[in-house]
This record gives sequence, C-alpha cells and structure tokens, in this order.
Amino acid sequence: MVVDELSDAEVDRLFQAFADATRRDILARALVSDYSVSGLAAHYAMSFAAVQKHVAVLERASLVTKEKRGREQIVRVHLDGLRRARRLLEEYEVIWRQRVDRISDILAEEEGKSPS
Amino acid sequence: MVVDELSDAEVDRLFQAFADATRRDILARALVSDYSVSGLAAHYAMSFAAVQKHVAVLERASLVTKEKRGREQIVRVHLDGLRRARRLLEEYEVIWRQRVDRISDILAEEEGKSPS
DNA sequence: CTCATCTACAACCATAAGGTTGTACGTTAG
DNA sequence: CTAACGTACAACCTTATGGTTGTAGATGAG
Repeated sequence: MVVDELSDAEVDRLFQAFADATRRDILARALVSDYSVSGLAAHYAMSFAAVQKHVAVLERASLVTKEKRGREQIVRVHLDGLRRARRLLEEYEVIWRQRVDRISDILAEEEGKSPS
Repeated sequence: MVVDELSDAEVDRLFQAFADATRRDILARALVSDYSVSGLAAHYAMSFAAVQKHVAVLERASLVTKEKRGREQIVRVHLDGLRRARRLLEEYEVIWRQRVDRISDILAEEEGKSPS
C-alpha cells in the first residue's frame, strides 16, 4: 500500500539536506522564484563554491534539479522530494495516533470485562 | 502569525535527527510502545553506547524525552517535535502553491490585457 | 549483601560535512 | 576576438558524526 518506497539512504539524504539553514534558505528562495547558482550565492556570506556544494546536496536529495540556460544553471525545486519528506513525518504521526487508539480500545475492553 | 518560532539551530537538530535510519527506527519503535534504552539497543547490530548516543541526538532535537523508571530509562516520543518538523515541510509546499497561484494570476491578467 | 543489569560518560578512531582557495573550461557581451 | 561571467571540480583544512572500548555509579533480584 505504500506507494513511494524510499530506501534508507534516500531518506537519509532527504533529511540531511534539510538539516542546514543555508540549504533550507536556498530551497525557500528557489520556491518563490528562479535563481541561477551564482544568483543564489550572492545572498550568502560564503564562497560561490560553498553554495554550489549546498545546491549539490539538495540535488542528490532529489529536492532540486538544475536546468542549463545559456551559461547559467537554473535551480528549480522538485516538489516530489518535498512531499515525500512531509508524508514520511505524517506517517509517524499516524503510528502515534494508532497507538493512542489501541490503548483506548484496550482500556474500553478492560472496563467492559470488569466494570469497577 | 507564526506560532512555533524555531531557531535555525533547533531546526537543524530536528532534521539532523531524522537523517539516520537507526534513529528513525528508534523513533518508530518508541512510537508504538515503551522501550528502555537497552530494550532498544537489543534490536541493533551496534553497541549499547552507540544506541545511547542516537537516543541522545533524538533528545537534543526534542523528539524524545527519557523518563527514569527504576534502573531503566524509558524513551518516550515527544510528539510536538514531530509535528513541528512536518509543519515546516508543509510551509514549503504552501509557498510553492502561492507561487503557482501568483503565476496563474499574472498569466490571467496578461490575457485580459491583450487577448491574443 | 552480592551480583548482574542498566545507564552514563570519557577517550579514541575513521570518515563525512562544511568551508576555503585555486584552476580550468564553456558561453556571452562588447 | 577578447574579456568577463558562470560553472565545475580538485585539493586542502577543521570540525562534526557515528562508531568503538573501557570504566564507573545506581538500582533491583536473589
């Protein structure tokens, strides 16, 4: 029933990509409009190469893709990655809810057996 | 309007915590039932100390808390952390949606101005 | 009381992560 | 054509991460 089967390594890369403020900011910028790598780099107090590496991390996590436009490389968000990460977290919450429900059921049953 | 204001460092820790398969598994186990640290450690092909460190990472990320019970330390999930992470990812999707809507509006307006 | 259990933590090691600078190469503007 | 721009990538450094072993302190079982 689970449609998007991600390997552990893929999920690792996905969350690892989110685990850095610069990368989250890059993602946020790329979400609202198109940026080239150097266009993004202009916003950060670090070298172009560093930003390039951050984009590479996002790319390996399937969160963005790069599209060549002339001599520039446009970074565009790949929404699927984002959705998958979000769904994974939702699944954890579902598990929690199921547990709560299960415990409620057990308590209800116990009460039915010996109403104190 | 943003209720849960997380610092960059907090969010870093949150996603960093998810970025390891062992930790995600620990979290999943702790979600479905109560486990002591050694009870968790029994499931993994690594030392107790290693598992202990993983739990510590989850704890620093506010994803779990430990509760002393006799000589054991019970690991319980702190649902808030989970919810916050999920909401953050949802916010990115919202931003994306807003962008799509904005572009649609612009296109609609352009069409209104000079219907080709 | 004594011993096994559970935990905590320090010290150490190998590798990964995040940053730097430097070099090289395709592309576009003038 | 030439110069500037955008990119790619290698080499290097420092610190963080994920693992190990070993030691030591509480606590519970017998």
